[in-house]
Amino acid sequence: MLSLKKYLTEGLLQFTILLSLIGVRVDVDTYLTSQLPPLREIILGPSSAYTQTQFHNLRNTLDGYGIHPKSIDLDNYFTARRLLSQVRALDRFQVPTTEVNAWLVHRDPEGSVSGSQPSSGLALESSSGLQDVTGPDNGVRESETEQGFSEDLEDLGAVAPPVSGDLTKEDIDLIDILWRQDIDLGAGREVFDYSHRQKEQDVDKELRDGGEQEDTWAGEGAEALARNLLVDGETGESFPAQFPADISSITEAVPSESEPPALQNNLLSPLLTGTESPFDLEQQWQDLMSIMEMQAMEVNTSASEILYSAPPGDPLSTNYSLAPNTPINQNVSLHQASLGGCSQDFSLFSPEVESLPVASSSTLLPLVPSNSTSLNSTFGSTNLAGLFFPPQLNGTANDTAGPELPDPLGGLLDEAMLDEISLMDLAIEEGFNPVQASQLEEEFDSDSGLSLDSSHSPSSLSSSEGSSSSSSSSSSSSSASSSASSSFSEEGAVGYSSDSETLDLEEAEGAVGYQPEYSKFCRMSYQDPSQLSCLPYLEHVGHNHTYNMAPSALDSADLPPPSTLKKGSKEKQADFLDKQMSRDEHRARAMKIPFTNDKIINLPVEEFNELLSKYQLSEAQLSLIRDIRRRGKNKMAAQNCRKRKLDTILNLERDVEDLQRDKARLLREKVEFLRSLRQMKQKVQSLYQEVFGRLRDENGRPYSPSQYALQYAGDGSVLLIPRTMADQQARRQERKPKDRRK
DNA sequence: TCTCATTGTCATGAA
DNA sequence: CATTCATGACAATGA
Repeated sequence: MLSLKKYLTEGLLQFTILLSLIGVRVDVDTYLTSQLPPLREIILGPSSAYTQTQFHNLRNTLDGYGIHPKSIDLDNYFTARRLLSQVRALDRFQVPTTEVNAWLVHRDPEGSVSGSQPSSGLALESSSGLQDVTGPDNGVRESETEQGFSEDLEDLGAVAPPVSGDLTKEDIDLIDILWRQDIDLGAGREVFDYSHRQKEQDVDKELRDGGEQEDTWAGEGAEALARNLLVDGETGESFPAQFPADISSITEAVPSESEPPALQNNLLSPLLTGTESPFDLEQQWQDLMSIMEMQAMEVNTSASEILYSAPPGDPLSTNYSLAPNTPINQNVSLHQASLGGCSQDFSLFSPEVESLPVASSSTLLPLVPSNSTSLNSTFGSTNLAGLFFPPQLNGTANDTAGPELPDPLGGLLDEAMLDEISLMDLAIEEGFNPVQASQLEEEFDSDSGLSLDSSHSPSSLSSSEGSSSSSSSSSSSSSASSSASSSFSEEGAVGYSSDSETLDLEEAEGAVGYQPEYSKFCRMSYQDPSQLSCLPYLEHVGHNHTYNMAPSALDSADLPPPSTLKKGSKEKQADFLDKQMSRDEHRARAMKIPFTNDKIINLPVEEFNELLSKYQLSEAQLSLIRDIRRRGKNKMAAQNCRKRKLDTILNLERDVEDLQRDKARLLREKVEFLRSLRQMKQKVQSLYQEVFGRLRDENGRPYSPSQYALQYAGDGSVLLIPRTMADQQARRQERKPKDRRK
């Protein structure tokens, strides 16, 4: 019983998950079907964009839960926006997830609550306010990232926001993770934030609609503290650190404002040539480059000045640790950049939000110092920097790349990505644990868990039973079940094979129909003890179903034959049988029906009519017989129906598990691709640097990376061109793909 | 006594 | 049209 119950609930939950996963499944298929595509996605991001879109859609629906009629329009609106942004950001590299998350959180309050109330923005200006805002965000994000990662990975990537705590949300979070990865590969921070914001906005709206918003908002302030705590050790640090580093590197590379994009382009182009050629990803790379450019541009617009002032490639540790000493600008750079991006994103989102950016932007500067402090206090800046930025990497980024060769890819992706990826891996591996057992068992058990065929279930059951029996030593039950299953597979006559002459037979038959299910439960539950428990229960069940059996018990005198003989005629048995007799049997006996209910029910129509013709039966008797037949058939039908239902649920559960497995596997593969991609990027960058560094002008002087860049031409040649030109070209290229996609 | 799960039964629609 | 089956809904029963 308990096992059953548990199983059902479990199954339902997973079923829910499955539903949520349905959207994902498509992605999985794409992944599975096309081998190259994944990599392509990674680099290009177009497919990832699709997935993202789907994810978003899914998320929308999911977030919507019971979508409010009110939110529908907004949803569509946001979806459109989102799609646009996604298209834009197809190939951008991921922004530090932490940052993004923080923004998301931050955004919500602004968009929803403060959106109408600029005052909140003012509050942010105060140091405390800033902590509340950013701190909570970071905290949430970090908590999500860490816990979320671990959990996600455990659950196959669910980074469920604690707020709702729904399975669907977890799923969504998983999707987010995937998405993030996509973003890492090709999507820009903006996109990421944007999407998250949208999500959050949606969620927030829902919450608001539900009336929870107040709680959440109010709670956020309180939660912020807790979140801050979480933030300290969090990986979140790394992300912000990376971002500033990246920016700084860009600034170094490009003293002039417009430079950074050009550099990126240049960098990317070589990448394309070197790495892409094998994959024919040149176009993709260009897209990515263009996106990068866009990103850089945006950053520049928001906080370009500050960024430039910032020291090149400073890890967060330096920035934040030095924050008090160093000019605010440096500290600010990160936050401002992020904030700027947020503001922009907001503008994209909705008119309501658009008003916010202004306030936020104004508030941003004041916030910065507070942020730095908060960050310092909250984060072990140095530690984080060390963790996330291996000294070697830092050195390379700063020294080799220096100002000239900011490696957008390497900078953002490599470090943060690696860390994140490693986390992902760990999480994934750990994530398997919960499902692992079941999955493994399933893998051994049956490869084709996806088939919904009901007929399949009996066989699988029998097999499963066999396995279970071995473990639980329920040989008798297993044997009975196997026989039962075989008969059951034949459907119609499952429990009522023939005339039902003996109790034993009856019991066996009774068990037949049900045992499979229970055995299945046992198997599904993956608990050996449950299997043991199953046996007694099965027996019980079997007894219940004996109603079909014809004669017995008290009235056995009337219908004596087999039952009495077999039983040995004991009072107990009589009582027992009497109890076992179904109402129809009692009625039949009362009406002196000359044949067994089994026959009445199971005989083919022809034989049944024949049988009726043999006896002179009254109208009442005939009516009763017909009722008995009808009820009996309906009873079996009901049993079959329920069994089918159960099988469906079980199969769905299996499907969910399979999908989860696939998902986890795909995540791992993705991580692998990311790793390889990162390595390729590094190689390309190093090559680029080497080549560029060896170039000399007519005077024998090296070219300034800020003024010149290597451009990869379509014909495979590499050109040294002024940055301005490179920048323009990059923009052009960037637009093309966008237009195309649009 | 109440709740829950299981099972049987009925009504209904489809084949 | 009769029969059978499937299934949702309800009732009866037992734990």
